[in-house]
Amino acid sequence: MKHPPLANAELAVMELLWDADRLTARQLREQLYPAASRAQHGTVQRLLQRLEDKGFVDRDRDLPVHLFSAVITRRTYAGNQLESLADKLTGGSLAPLLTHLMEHKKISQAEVDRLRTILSDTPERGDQS
Amino acid sequence: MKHPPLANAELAVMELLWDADRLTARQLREQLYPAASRAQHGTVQRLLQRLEDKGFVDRDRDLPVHLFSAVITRRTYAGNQLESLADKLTGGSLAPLLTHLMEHKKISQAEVDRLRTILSDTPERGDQS
DNA sequence: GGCACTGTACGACAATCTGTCGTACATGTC
DNA sequence: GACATGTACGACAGATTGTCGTACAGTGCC
Repeated sequence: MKHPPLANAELAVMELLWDADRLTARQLREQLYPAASRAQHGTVQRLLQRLEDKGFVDRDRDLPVHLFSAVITRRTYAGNQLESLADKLTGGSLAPLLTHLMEHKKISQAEVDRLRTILSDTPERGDQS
Repeated sequence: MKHPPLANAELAVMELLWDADRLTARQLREQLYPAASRAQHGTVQRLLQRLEDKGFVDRDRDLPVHLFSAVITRRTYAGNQLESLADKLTGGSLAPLLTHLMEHKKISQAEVDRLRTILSDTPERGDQS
């Protein structure tokens, strides 16, 4: 199954996992809810469980205290989400979007350069060398 | 107010409006629910009303039968949504999306060429010409 | 063993959003 | 007036989400 979009609280958990590689539920709770409480531990566990069900999080059960880690990278997730949105809205073509963004200066010169570099990495059809 | 994301049924209405410029509720219903019924007319009206509240649709009240039209273009909407998603996930950069698409061959050579052309139209900093 | 602590598993709930329908009311035509 | 068609909008069920509480397991300490 493909990856569904993440809600805010779920995304917050993923952000931490993306930054930290592996974390215990306790570490997550401490960052998400600085004013800790027993109840909020349950919340974090619930979120982790649902993220596991959705295939976003892997749980290392070897130790009694599980270690959680992200299954997909932030980039993969971002890429998938952006792609499916682009698919839905513009039939997958990025041209209209890029044009729009550039017309409205929503895209920096640095970004333009970066994109151009990416596009230049295509194999074959090197119409520029 | 900014434009929130559209749900499926709402998006379907917008698609029709984007293609047709101005439509009556009846015309919309005929396309959305070919097997027409009185009840579904209510559904369409409801959707239109909520779209109006959200600022997506303009309603011409001059005639007894209102004429509905899209306030923002498909491109503007697509651009905004992609932009806000990119903001949330990758700090606004489209690079991950492009990288992802190219890695997975989800993007044709023709599209690559098109994008490259668009990017080349930037003024200044022409580091390739 | 008994008890406290910390962890996991998960049922339950309120809030929200969406798609849907029904109903009330207005306006037009005959 | 009677009827058809339109708009306005309350109401509802289903799904999703964030939250909490509670049941149960493993460990350590007395």
